[in-house]
Amino acid sequence: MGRQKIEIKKIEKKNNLQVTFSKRRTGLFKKAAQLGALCGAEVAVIVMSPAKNVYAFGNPSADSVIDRFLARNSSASNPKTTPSSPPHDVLHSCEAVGGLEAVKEREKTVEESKEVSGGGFRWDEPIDELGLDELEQYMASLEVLKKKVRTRANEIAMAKRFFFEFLGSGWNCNGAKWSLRAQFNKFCQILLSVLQTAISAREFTDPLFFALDSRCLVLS
Amino acid sequence: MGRQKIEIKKIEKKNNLQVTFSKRRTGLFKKAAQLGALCGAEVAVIVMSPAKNVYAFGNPSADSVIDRFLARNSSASNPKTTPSSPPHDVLHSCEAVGGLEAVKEREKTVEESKEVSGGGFRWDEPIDELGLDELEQYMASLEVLKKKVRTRANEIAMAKRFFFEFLGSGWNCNGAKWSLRAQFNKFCQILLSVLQTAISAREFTDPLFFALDSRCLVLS
DNA sequence: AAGGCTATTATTAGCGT
DNA sequence: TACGCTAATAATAGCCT
Repeated sequence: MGRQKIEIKKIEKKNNLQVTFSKRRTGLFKKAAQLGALCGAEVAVIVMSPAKNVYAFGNPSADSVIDRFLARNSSASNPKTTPSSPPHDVLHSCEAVGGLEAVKEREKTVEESKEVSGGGFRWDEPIDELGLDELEQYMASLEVLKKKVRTRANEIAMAKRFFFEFLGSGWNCNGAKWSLRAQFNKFCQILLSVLQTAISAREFTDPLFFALDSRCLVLS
Repeated sequence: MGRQKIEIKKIEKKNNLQVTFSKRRTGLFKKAAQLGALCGAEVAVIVMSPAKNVYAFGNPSADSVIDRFLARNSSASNPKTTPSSPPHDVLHSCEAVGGLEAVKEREKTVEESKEVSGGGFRWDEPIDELGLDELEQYMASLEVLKKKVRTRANEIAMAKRFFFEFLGSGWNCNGAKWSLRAQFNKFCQILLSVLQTAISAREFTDPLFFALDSRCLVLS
């Protein structure tokens, strides 16, 4: 939304990147402030530049919002986390499994798909202009995309099935208090794993969402 | 920036507030995602609605960014900050000047919503201390939660089934170019609807996520 | 780098369904 | 309730200083 439209992908020219980062960061903070003012919401925004400078916005303060977000850490001995510390209990164990490994796997797949597709494909170019080779590449890209989505959908489906099984199993609340507590714990555990899946699903889908939205499939 | 200009102050009409909150929250997250994509920045956004539902966006993940944010500030004495601003030195921090009025207004709204929902239930209180009536309330709350999650899961399941049907239908790419384009369009359309579902699913689950994680179930 | 200036694009307020 | 629409406002890309 400036003198000309730009693609939502990493800006190459260092100078432009710096300017855009500054301007858009300001814009983001402004939007956050407006959301807070209009809706009485508490908002925290943290931005780390590629050079690892940290910028934060908070209403009423970044820390207060983050504190509440991280309330789960309160039981852990020291909330001041070291860079490598894994302080989240149930949650983080999920992330360790579904998070890092999955991300690396994803990056690997992305690298492969890049090789296959020879870089992003512009879907808004007239398809009639493409030669046979390009058409084949085009199809290959689609297949890669299809596979990715199918994989993720399968994960969601599996988590869901597991969760439904639990839902159908009833509560067996025969008044025994320990049973109630145990059931709730189990419920939490399963729910968390489902949510975790949904979240990584979203992290996966967001780039796609953008890509499709801007009519330009970027496979990275 | 709509049909008419609005002042940036708390929206009075509850219905408008809800709609605006939802739309602008989405917009904020989109801006954050764009900043991350364009500039290779790490971004985390946390939003708490007046009713204390929590929504989060993170690139690569809210937690990772927050961890690094806290690590940066680990020199600060007390992580449990008061509403009055905490000192960030190296950090470029930008706090909204909302003041007491805004905070009180927010707390009022929260109180109201608590009343509506019959009061949040603190799950970390020793369950053995509860009387029979309270236990019944406890179970009722669990049932409500269960129902909400089941509803959402059903929606996901339906979207998924629709999507799988399409995936299973094959591509029929007999070389006809128009067919290819049409198929891609269809693919995009369906994919988008699935992603939309996933996204709203996340919006729903995040409050739950937060609630369960912080051991305090807020049913509104 | 940082700030100001538009032509453009992007977001969204109020409705309608 | 939660979407889709669109006139209207808001953000910003590229320039210039």
